[in-house]
Amino acid sequence: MDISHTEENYLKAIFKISERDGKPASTNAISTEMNTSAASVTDMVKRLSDKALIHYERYRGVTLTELGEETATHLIRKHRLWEVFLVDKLHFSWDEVHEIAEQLEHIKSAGLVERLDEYLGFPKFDPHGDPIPDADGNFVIRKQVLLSELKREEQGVVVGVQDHTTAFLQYLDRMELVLGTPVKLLEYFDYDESMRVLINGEREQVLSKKVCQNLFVQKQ
Amino acid sequence: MDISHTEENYLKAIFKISERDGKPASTNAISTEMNTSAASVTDMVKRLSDKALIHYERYRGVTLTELGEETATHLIRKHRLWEVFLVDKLHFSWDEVHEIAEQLEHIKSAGLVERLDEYLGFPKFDPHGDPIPDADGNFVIRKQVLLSELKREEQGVVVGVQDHTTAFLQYLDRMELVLGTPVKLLEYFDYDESMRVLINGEREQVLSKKVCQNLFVQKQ
DNA sequence: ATACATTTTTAGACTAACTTAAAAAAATAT
DNA sequence: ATATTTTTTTAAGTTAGTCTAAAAATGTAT
Ligand SMILES: [Mn+2]
Ligand SMILES: [Mn+2]
Ligand SMILES: [Mn+2]
Ligand SMILES: [Mn+2]
Repeated sequence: MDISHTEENYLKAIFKISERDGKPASTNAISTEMNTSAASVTDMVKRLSDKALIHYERYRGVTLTELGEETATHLIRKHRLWEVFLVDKLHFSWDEVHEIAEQLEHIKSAGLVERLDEYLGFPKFDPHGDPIPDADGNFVIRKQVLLSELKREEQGVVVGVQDHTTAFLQYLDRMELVLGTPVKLLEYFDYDESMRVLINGEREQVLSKKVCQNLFVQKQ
Repeated sequence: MDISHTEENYLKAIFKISERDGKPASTNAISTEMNTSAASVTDMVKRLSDKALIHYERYRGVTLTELGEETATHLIRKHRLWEVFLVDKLHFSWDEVHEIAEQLEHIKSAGLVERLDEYLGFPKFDPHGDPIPDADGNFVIRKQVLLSELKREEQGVVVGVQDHTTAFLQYLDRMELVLGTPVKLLEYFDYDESMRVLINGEREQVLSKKVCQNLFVQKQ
């Protein structure tokens, strides 16, 4: 009993939603995430339940079973390792790799992921700063906060993004706010919740509320 | 109008059959190659024809249009480049890569193939000695003959295989008849059409008719 | 407690890709 | 030239995944 491309994408969506919301994934949440109708979700959810990949009770939302969670985690592992490959080896930029990895994550092969992992030097984070689960599905948890949560004069280093859109990633490239860049909060403006920050110890810049709420930093 | 995974595999099959047989691919030939029923082929062939990928006339077999041939060639390019990646970079052996490349060839991305090609150093042949078409679909044609076509005392170097099965590839590994190995025909036995050859200038070995008819060499 | 709004499910229908069985066309043999 | 065999197509049906529209269940507000 193997799992289709489509089923795999649903599992990942359910994993993502449950993690974000801390509760069972609703039909509507899944349909939004997957860009399908609610009716399609109900349909798929029955099939995933038959395959023991999720727990499903009518009108009550769904949660992943252990098998479902393993599958989802393994997919995330593959997705993020392929992203590292595309950026580190093929020199794609971080805003170009998601769509390709979305396809590559579905490649089925016994040894491929492990060999890829070794080839890449067992990276712990992907190009967007997201942790790469190990072969057993364990994530490294990093102590990180949103840039918007920094206090005046606090320092941090950019370690990840919450928003993965091309628009945001390209904006960050433009601002030279790539992963690893040190930032220090100089001033907070109550008016529009924007912040004046010192980037890389050398350049001052005002960043909007939206930007600050989508950038993860590790306090120094 | 984009082409599905399945349609792509049919195009490759049609390309392969036409090349091998030098005539339009019959419904039965395609169904054998694709492991589907003849009825499924008729069905698919209509769709491919609607998409202007093949020329199809009932009961007359099919040939690729220019668009169809371009698509097939591009797929072969991707398949073989991925095989090189798997062997050269991830250290898979040549009998393990076909199935994985069969999936990887369907990844859709604007720049991926070209970057992969560059990353691999623009290889001209895949791990089985098959030529890799360039971005315009042009193959390098190599002057090669079957080992069985060598005359007594003639020398050659192993450059490819006709049979791509795991069984044959592993047999060749066992015999140390990998690509690049020099072979010299010492003796031909009429009785069973087997041959005694000198491998790598140092070891004599009798090879069966079947082996000799599936191994390509370049005369020296 | 009832009415209204929202969410979810069901019903019915579509497409791509597949199947088997029967019919039709083409190829081969007598 | 006719009969037989082989190949191909058509017909009818299945499954995965999708949709819209309607019905049912759940949640919220007065
Ligand atoms: Mn995906
Ligand atoms: Mn990522
Ligand atoms: Mn394929
Ligand atoms: Mn090959």
